[in-house]
Amino acid sequence: MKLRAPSYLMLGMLRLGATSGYAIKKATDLSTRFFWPTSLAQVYPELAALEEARLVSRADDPQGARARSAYTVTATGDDALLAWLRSSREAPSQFRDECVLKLFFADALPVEDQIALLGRLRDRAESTERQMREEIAPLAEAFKQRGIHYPEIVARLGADTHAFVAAWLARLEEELAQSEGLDAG
Amino acid sequence: MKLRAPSYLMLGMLRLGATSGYAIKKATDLSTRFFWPTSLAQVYPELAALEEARLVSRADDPQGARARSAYTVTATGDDALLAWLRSSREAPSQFRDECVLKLFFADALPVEDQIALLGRLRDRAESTERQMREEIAPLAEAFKQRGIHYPEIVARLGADTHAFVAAWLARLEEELAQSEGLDAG
DNA sequence: GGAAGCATGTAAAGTGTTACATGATTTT
DNA sequence: AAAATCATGTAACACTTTACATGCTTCC
Repeated sequence: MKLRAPSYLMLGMLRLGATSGYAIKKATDLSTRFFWPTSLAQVYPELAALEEARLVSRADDPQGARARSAYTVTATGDDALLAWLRSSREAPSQFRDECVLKLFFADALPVEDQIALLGRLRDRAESTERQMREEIAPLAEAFKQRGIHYPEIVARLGADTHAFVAAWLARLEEELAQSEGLDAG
Repeated sequence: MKLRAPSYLMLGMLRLGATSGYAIKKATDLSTRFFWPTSLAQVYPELAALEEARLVSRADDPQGARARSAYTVTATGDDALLAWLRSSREAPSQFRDECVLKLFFADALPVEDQIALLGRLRDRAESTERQMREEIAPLAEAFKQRGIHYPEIVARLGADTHAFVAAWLARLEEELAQSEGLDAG
């Protein structure tokens, strides 16, 4: 079995305490979704493959009449996760943002529309910042007790970065508004 | 024809002066690749579709015995581009970074490996910053003459943001190194 | 009793990249 | 003369998401 980043996402989430596929998906939606989203259609087949490769083991864990599978990371799985964390070969980081693409071509717009576009970009940055701060707060508290610090650190890095971007855009908006004011006056 | 972001990338690049599919690809590699990369296998079919939809028109533009197609944006195409730039419906921004995912799970590593990982992340941020500043410099000069400012603005936003991230990570590295020093001493 | 959430999975569709294929021209 | 670049396109592959399908449980 060829392990890729999504495989390690499963292993890592199991290690942090999620036990079922459903729980892993919920956990990623609250934490990694900003830099590594996933879907249930990925989680279940991935867990099945990891089980066949003996990197995780599955146990029945029914909740009343509702079936549930509880997965745990095997010693082999743990080694694989650690080796991945230490290795320096990563898939190239990828970023795609339609809003930024619009900004790239924004010279085609009149200044008022340029300002509106910048405002949308800033709103989005601010909203992402808020989400990152809000969503991590309850998690961070629970993790701290167990000596887990990095989810909170990553969330803070993301939030601080988006705050920086929002401020940068706000400065540019002001400059534009001023130059427009000069044109009008 | 259903227009998506890659369609507007073609229209926008044609508008900025690229005429052939090959030239569009080269232009994106120098500018939009950080927030909207593309490949020749996308460019050529997209241009063909845009031509069939009459948003661009094609003309033979041979270079000696080497065939070349020169595309120009039609009035309809220009309207479509402007409408897209003004509209506020964007595909959700997506970001995927294996390095950040590792950082999220970094509690599983000993402190020295945590520091190494942070160092790799910072190196990458610094290198991206450098690339953005270097690659935009010659473009910005040429664009400025024609009243085109946003490619340079977007590049500066990207470079400044990566510089911010690098500094953030450097601070964290220092803190970690200090706390490790205390443990040892 | 209905909506939302828990829980698992598959199939189809969408989106993108790499590799393949070809050939002219320019640079070293 | 070989390598790099210009130029166009297709086919195969990889990866991911959305939609479909099913059924239990809890909350309102």
